[in-house]
This record gives sequence, structure tokens and C-alpha cells, in this order.
Amino acid sequence: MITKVAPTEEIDWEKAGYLLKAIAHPVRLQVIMLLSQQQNMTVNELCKETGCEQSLLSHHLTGMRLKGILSSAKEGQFVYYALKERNVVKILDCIRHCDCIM
Amino acid sequence: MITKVAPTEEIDWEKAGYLLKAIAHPVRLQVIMLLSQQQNMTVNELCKETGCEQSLLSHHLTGMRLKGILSSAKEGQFVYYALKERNVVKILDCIRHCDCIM
DNA sequence: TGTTCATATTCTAATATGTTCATAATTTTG
DNA sequence: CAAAATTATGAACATATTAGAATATGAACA
Repeated sequence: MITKVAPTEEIDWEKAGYLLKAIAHPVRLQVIMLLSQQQNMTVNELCKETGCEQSLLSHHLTGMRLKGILSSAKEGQFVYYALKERNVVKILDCIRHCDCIM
Repeated sequence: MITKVAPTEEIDWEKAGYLLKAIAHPVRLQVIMLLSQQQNMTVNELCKETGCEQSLLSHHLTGMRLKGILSSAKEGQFVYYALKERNVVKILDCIRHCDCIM
């Protein structure tokens, strides 16, 4: 049996870049932060918390949903958004503790 | 003396978004990874490793330098690039261990 | 039914980003 | 000095992202 010796971790840089781009925006980061603390929130709640205009926020939310970061569930007249890919929170935490001087 | 009670960590989302955007690109991520393992590298070395064309890579490098992520030092005909903001490596490590399904 | 609320979508404009190509600047070498 | 190597720069272009306005859809409710 042939075993790979210390296989250099294969990273899909395209994927990684795609993922980072998908969250790299102040509003989207805030949304992730909020949903990491609160399970689900309606669009309106997110609007108020982020201070982002409804239409624009909707765009961001739709995008993140399509990219698998968020899930959404319609209940009556409301749509509840939640984190689907909770791993992105780790990236947030990382930035939070990073002290990146920029 | 008045002490702030459990101050909710203030995060500058603009800054965070800016930082993420600054590295959110397959070539730039690779550059960061390479320089996290090797201290300095010339443009040519980075070219070969990333498979990115010289001019394009140069643009990326210049951008990252201007944003404070990389430093550069000219030595003779070569220019050595190095990580200036090593904290970005943490973000890479995070992605690496994330198993983000995307 | 008609009105209001919550959300999504479409359209348009502005701006930013990624890419390529040609060329410049500088250093080394023959 | 001329040629080759290394890197940067600028123009031009394509594409993507961001933003906001207007409008559509559908649910709730008087």
C-alpha cells in the first residue's frame, strides 16, 4: 500500500478567493455577525441593525443565499434569514482578534 | 473612576471589509501563503509559483503593498517582497481549516 | 375589496476590479 | 555600449460590484 508522505495540503485558491469575496463587504460582515448571535432575523430587523437600505440589503441577502452562506425561510409575510455556513463566523472571529493595522 | 462595563467590542466593518477585499483573490491568497512560508521572494519566483503573468502579478503586488499587506525591498535588479501584515496569515489558516462547503 | 406592510426584483448608473498589452526604467552582463 | 533580464507603469478594455429608485408580489388586515 502506497501512502502519500506528508501531502502538502491542497487548497483550492479559486474557491477560497470566491468565499472571501462573498463576505468581503461591511454590510455582509455585519449580517454574518448579527446572525451569529441571533439564529434568525427578518430583513427588516437586519435593515435596522445594519442601517442598510431595504433594497440594497435584499440584494446582499439574496447573493449570500445563492452562495450558500445564508438560508431563508418564509413565514407569513416575513422572511427569516439564518446562517447556513457557520464556518464563516470563524473568519469573522479571526478578524476580530487580528488587530490588523489597516 | 468610571469603568466601561463589558464594552461590546467595536468593530470597524468598513475596515474589515476593506481588508478582506484586499486579499480576496486566488492569486493574492497564494502570494500570502507563499510569503508565509518563505520570508521573501522575488517577483519572478512568485510568478513561477503562482503561474500568474508578470505584469498582472506586479499589479497585485503593488496593490497589496499600497494597502500595507506586503513590503518590498529592491536589491540589485531584484525586488523582494515580504509579508508586512502577518495577521492576514491567520485568515488564511482559518480558511484552510474551515471546511467551508462552497 | 382595497390598503398597508414586508420583501424581492428589475433597471439603471456609478464605480471598482481584473486583465492584457505595450512600453519604460533599471540593473546586469557580454 | 548594446543586449538581456527584472520589475513597474499606464492605457485600454471587459467585467463585476455597489447603490438606489421604481416597481412587483404576496400576505395581513380593516
